[in-house]
Amino acid sequence: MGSSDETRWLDDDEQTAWRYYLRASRALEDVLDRDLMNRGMSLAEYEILSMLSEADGRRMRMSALADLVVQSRSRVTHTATRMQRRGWVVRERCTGDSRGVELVLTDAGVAELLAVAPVHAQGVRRYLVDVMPAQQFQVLGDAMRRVSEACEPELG
Amino acid sequence: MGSSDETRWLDDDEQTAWRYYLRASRALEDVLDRDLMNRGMSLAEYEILSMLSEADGRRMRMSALADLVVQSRSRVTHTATRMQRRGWVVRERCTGDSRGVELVLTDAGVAELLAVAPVHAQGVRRYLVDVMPAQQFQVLGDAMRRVSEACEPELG
DNA sequence: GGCAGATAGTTGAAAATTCAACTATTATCT
DNA sequence: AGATAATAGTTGAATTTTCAACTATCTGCC
Repeated sequence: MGSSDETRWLDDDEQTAWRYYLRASRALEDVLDRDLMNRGMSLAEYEILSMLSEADGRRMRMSALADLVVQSRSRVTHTATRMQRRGWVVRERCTGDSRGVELVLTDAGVAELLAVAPVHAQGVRRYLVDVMPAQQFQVLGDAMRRVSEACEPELG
Repeated sequence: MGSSDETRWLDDDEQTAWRYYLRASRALEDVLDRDLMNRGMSLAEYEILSMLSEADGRRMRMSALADLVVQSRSRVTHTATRMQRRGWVVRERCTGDSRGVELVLTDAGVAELLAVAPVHAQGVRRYLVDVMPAQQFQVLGDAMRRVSEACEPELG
């Protein structure tokens, strides 16, 4: 029987694919962030505003938001404070659970989001979607769904 | 002719896949980093040590290293300083080009890398490689190669 | 040779992120 | 009801990352 501390290493093909993944994911985040930063918004901020804009009443609880964008509570708190200073969001105490806080997207926040959205969409196309056949991108999406599901239990 | 400022938005399938990608890439980095952090090393540090360990003479120029791991020069400088304090690497002036600095992996650095490598390999398997059919992972690798190539020119 | 511009890397301050400790509120259990 | 534990969010300090400015060396050109 195999010893329990035996490590299953990656074979050459796997290693190559993994290296490409690591390199590309870093590079992609870099360029998307850079493009947004040129317009005065970070990718992390964009994601938060984007989620808020699609939520009911343009509002979401801090913790739900944190889970959705896979950021720590603390990080969302700090980022929200910065965005609030810029007038993109406001905080409101939750009705019903007064421990909670809802982050609400303001009209100014919507305007800001709309202003930078085309830049972002173009970047996602240019560096990701359009560099491969549509069908391959769907496979990638499916693969990443599996990954996020595998990671999920570890994050709670 | 179409107006030049017309944005090509993502369709629903593309949007879904993109959201999965974003979510999974964040989650994956989080769990891999967390697993390594439990052993006293960050993922960024691991990558640098790992690249050094495969390089000729276990040494590499700062800038080559920065390009390889897709991190800013400044970031690599700071990280290298921290790792040097821990005795994992040392700096040596380049022979031939005395502007340059080579980062050299020490024996202690190798030992540290070997100590955490199994944890890392297992994580990569558990959260990425083994959650999908081998063939799908190869497609993902190929897709990411395209992405990194698309981003490359933007990074220089 | 010597000057202009590019390249390599560092530095320290500013900004962002993490971490542990903290307050406040709600849920659970008896 | 009252005690205890769990959840939500914030806070400020420590750590990490970014950013702009800086030194030093090399390259190309006259």
